[in-house]
Amino acid sequence: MKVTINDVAKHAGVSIKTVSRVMNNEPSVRKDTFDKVMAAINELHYQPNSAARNLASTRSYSIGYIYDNPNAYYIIDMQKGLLDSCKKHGYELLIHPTNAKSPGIVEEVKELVSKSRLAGLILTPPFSEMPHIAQALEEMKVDFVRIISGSTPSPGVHNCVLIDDFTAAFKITNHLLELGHTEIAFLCGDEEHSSSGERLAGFKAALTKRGLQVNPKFIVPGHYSFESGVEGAKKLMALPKRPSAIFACNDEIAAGALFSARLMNISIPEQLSIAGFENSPFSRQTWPPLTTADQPNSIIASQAAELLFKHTRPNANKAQINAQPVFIPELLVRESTCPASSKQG
Amino acid sequence: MKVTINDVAKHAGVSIKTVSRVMNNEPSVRKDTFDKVMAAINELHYQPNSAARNLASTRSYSIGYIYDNPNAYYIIDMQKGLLDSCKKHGYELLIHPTNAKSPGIVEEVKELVSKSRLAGLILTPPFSEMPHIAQALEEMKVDFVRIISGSTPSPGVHNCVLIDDFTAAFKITNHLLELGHTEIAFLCGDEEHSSSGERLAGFKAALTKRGLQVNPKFIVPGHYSFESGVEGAKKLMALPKRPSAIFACNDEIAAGALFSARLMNISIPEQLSIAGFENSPFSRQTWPPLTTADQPNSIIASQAAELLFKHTRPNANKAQINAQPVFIPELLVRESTCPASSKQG
DNA sequence: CTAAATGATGACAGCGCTGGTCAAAAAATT
DNA sequence: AATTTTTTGACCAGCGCTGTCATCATTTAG
Repeated sequence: MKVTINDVAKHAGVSIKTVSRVMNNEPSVRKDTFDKVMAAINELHYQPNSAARNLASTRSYSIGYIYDNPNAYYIIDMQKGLLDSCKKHGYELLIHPTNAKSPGIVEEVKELVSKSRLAGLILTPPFSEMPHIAQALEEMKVDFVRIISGSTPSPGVHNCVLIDDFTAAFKITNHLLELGHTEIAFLCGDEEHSSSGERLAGFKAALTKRGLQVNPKFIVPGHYSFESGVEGAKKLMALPKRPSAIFACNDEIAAGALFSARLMNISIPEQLSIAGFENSPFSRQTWPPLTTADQPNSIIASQAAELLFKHTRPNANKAQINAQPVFIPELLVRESTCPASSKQG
Repeated sequence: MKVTINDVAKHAGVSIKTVSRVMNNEPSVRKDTFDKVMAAINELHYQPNSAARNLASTRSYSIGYIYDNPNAYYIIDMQKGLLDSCKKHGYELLIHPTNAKSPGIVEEVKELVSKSRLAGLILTPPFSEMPHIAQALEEMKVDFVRIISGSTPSPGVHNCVLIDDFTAAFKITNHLLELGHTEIAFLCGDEEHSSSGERLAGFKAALTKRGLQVNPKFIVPGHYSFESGVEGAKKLMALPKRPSAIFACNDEIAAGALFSARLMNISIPEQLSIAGFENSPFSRQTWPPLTTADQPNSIIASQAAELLFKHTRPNANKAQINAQPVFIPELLVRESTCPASSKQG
């Protein structure tokens, strides 16, 4: 049942130390010794005791995922992707949902890292965008990979996976423009999330490229919440000149806008087109289903973990580490958007 | 930064072993010694090193949560509750999302338990209702707590937390009856989930108690999915005699029914009342918001973990273990249900 | 009021592995 | 063949905690 490193050593006819060297990917192990040990490991189905490793070793074999995101589907997808990579590399995943705005958050993260002796961390917004968190982690010499909004890899920063919200938002806006809409409003997400800024920038860029003015009244600040969408749409529809389309910063806001429109007896999409962002499962389940942008969260997550493991693994090839994968969410056209008509506006 | 058992021992003026005894809830520790140690623990914010515990002890300090549930909000809530209890007791939580219908599922679970040396497992539907899983775990002598649907604690089975779906469904049905509805349909969830059966039974019981007949045509089999709700409502509305209210087995189904009604130009709740179950976040965000039943998943989860720890902990008071907490989801009235009118049906 | 029984506490070894040091053995180089 | 370089092993300490057993304190019985 329980095979120890000792058994493997005997079976392979080498010392415990050599097995340990193999397990830890240390250099200066001859090829045939390596193979011999590997054979013994496989034959005996040896699984290193992670408790012992963690205890004895300075480094650890678990990574943490810290998050504070109201979108459960996003989190579940992320966890899935992270677990896939962890399993592949023999790491453990520790999840740590918490409140990003809590005053002691830096301490909390530090404590998590030191107590659980994490080999590394995965951060998603809002944590990936909190400089004091990154700073604290750097001080602790813990590796971490951030998943952040951005389009161009920056040369200095290497531990990132980028989501190109700008381009995706550009595409969505273009979709609305192609449908003939010219009076398009934008419902912002939380200011402190850079995704909101990126999406807004993409929106503006698309308008500008068509030679259209950006109407400041059509840009409504808000939060990544249903309620914010309700409020935002209400404000927009109270304007003397209404927009014919709304681009909401995410699906929740879009759903809120939809809800709000319903309250005001505005029919969607005939009188008002609404587009969301994120492709949450419920974006298919609103009425009408939302036009949105899809991002493959599981894949993004597992890429982020792979990147992290390249750091944490001893004797890693540091040359590879500077890769900064970029993902561009894809346009997903559903029934909440339709061509602009003269009746609109 | 890292507080060890040694620090606590010194601080409390006792031996390491005594601190260990306190940590492990061992008997034969005098009250005042116990308090002294606890004070030191709290003062120093001591958190036991789980790797060391795992290594030194025959038993382990991590529990697993195996799940396969499409409802991300449910999972997140469960995780939250489990983590709370784990933190409190110094346990680690290993999450393991997987496919319950995979043919090798029993082997997969077994491997997880042995490889990760789990002290115990938490199971939610559908896993909590799979006899071969329970059997395999019993054979492995691993403790586990199941969260299942049921109203009355059964004397033999002790490792359960019960959700009284029957009573909750009874209440919801009563709500509809009190609104004057007599033609009420029921959209079932997956047959293999006992929650569906329990809810149906509660529904029937409420009707029967009012002296009403249960119309078999108004009981539509289905699944816990949006799509199923769409289909179910379509079938019901095609009947020569339509129901005036629908009780859907969960919010997703209810949302599907809502969607379907929208397609058929049936206005909710004026022409048709719809009630859901579960109080998913999106049940507030449909139009109109859904009347539903709320169950405190985080609390349920942490209770389940507490129950598990009572097993896994050495020197547990076996008398307490037979407790089978029962939770009754509460009725939450929103706008998707209204009094029956003569126009309905 | 002392002896025995019971209860509370501590000393110590060791869980399985890693990290370090150093020396011996093997291979590669001159 | 002698030297250098590389690979391997022997050994030890120790990660932070628990299990065992011996010891000390306290209660109960005689």
